[in-house]
Amino acid sequence: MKRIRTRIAPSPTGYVHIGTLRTALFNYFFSRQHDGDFLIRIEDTDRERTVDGSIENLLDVLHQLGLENDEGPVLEKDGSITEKGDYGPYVQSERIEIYKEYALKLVAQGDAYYCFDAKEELDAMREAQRATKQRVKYDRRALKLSDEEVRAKLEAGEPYVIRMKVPEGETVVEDLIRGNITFNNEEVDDQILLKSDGYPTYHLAVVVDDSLMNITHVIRGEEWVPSTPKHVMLYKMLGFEAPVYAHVPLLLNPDKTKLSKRQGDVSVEDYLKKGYVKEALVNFVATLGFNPSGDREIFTIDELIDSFKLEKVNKAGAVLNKEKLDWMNNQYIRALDAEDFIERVEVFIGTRLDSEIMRRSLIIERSRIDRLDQVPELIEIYSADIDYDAAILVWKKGDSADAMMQLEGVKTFLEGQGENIFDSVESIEAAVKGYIAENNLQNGNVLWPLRISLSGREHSPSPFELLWALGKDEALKRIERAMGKL
RNA sequence: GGCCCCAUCGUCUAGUGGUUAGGACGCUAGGUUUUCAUCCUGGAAGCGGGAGUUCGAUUCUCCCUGGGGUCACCA
Repeated sequence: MKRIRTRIAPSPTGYVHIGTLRTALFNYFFSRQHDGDFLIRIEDTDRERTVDGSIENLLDVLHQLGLENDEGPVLEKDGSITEKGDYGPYVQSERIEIYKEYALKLVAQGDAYYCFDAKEELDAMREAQRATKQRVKYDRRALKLSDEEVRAKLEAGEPYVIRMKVPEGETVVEDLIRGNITFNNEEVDDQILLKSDGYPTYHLAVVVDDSLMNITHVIRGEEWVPSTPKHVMLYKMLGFEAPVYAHVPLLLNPDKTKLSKRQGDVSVEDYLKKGYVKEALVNFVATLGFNPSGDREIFTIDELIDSFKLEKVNKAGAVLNKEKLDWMNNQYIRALDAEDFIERVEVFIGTRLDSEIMRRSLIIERSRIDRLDQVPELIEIYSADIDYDAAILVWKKGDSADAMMQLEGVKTFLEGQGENIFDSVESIEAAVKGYIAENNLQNGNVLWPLRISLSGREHSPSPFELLWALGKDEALKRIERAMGKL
């Protein structure tokens, strides 16, 4: 049995697209499940579009999400990039000699040919084809050149490209998700394999690399389906065995078009920056187009690895449901271990949290946030002297005098209590409720002004939670301040 | 436009030749509650259309419609 090897090959565009993440996840799940290898290859054959720092960023993001590759580039602690694996280099720009060798081999076999056409000529050709409603594809004008002419042009140093010579017939793409897709070769263009700058196009590079790197399964986005017959042909021409294909559906904008920037966040970094936790992001993105079971929503990454099945991946594209992501993130945030949660929040607050009040406030506010970046605003009331209108201290069923009286009563009561009732929300609640009951008071009359005095807000956590977070001293201070306002 | 792909609530999805078509987000009506959040209980909301196969189609086939992808010396 062949060792399963999958790869992702993102081009260095500066950020990690959320769709790239999903493809990465599927590749990762599949390889892990089969105890195979998951590799990363850098496709930087387009020198104009390569953005500096992209590789570092990609590796950093994947690392943050817990996805480690078995082979390919590695981001070292000092920020430099090294490589691991026996099939390197894993950066295509360092492999151009290899591609050239294969391109030349194809020419020698008669499966590819030289072209010396100027860009303008090609544009004119296509325009003419469009105007006459013909198929837009290379018309093979270069094939009219004699061997001597070609040799002469090469010797004269004329710039050239090498195109594959698509044979007649039809090509079948076998896809694990979609089944067999048949293409008439007449529809397939004589794709440029080697560009005039000496770099290969994606099509040549991907076939050569996947072959040389023993990739067994190519799991990639659906946008690649139309060019897959080219790849299948190249494998055949080169005498390589083609991998198994699985084209996953696209991630969509709310208007159903291919997910793009300008219609919201598309980069994983953006989501991370907003405080979506990695587990939620992985869970959410992975279950877009794939579902281990119908009536569960929350899955750990290990469960996803175990249950992943390419055959079960949906064929239709999926729109990102932001509200659901928020909900899921909230679920994960609330389930986080308290210390873990605080640690993750510190990044968003920008400081270490050593005060007990802050730590307790975070634990309380947890159920109230969808994203970690909402924390700073929510915890303001615990750290600052919140200004508020004295009028809100008055309970709807009471009046100003009553509010004053209740605060006075609670204050006296709390002063008489030991620190130990502040050990937990429950013990405080029991104590305060006991006080209310013993004195035949109404919850609202006591709790409303108490809560406002502690939070300064009409909407806030319960007074018990606030008391627990603030502690006896701060709580009494705030109650006194409220009484002063009345 | 050519080629290719796709089609279950608004969205993500489960599902079957016979189901009251299930779940989740969101929405909504209540309940719990001092407020908010949580939590609990309900509700509205879906098989795009037309033929065919069949005793019976959401499910299988075909057509239509709709949506999407792709047609570069970009990936």
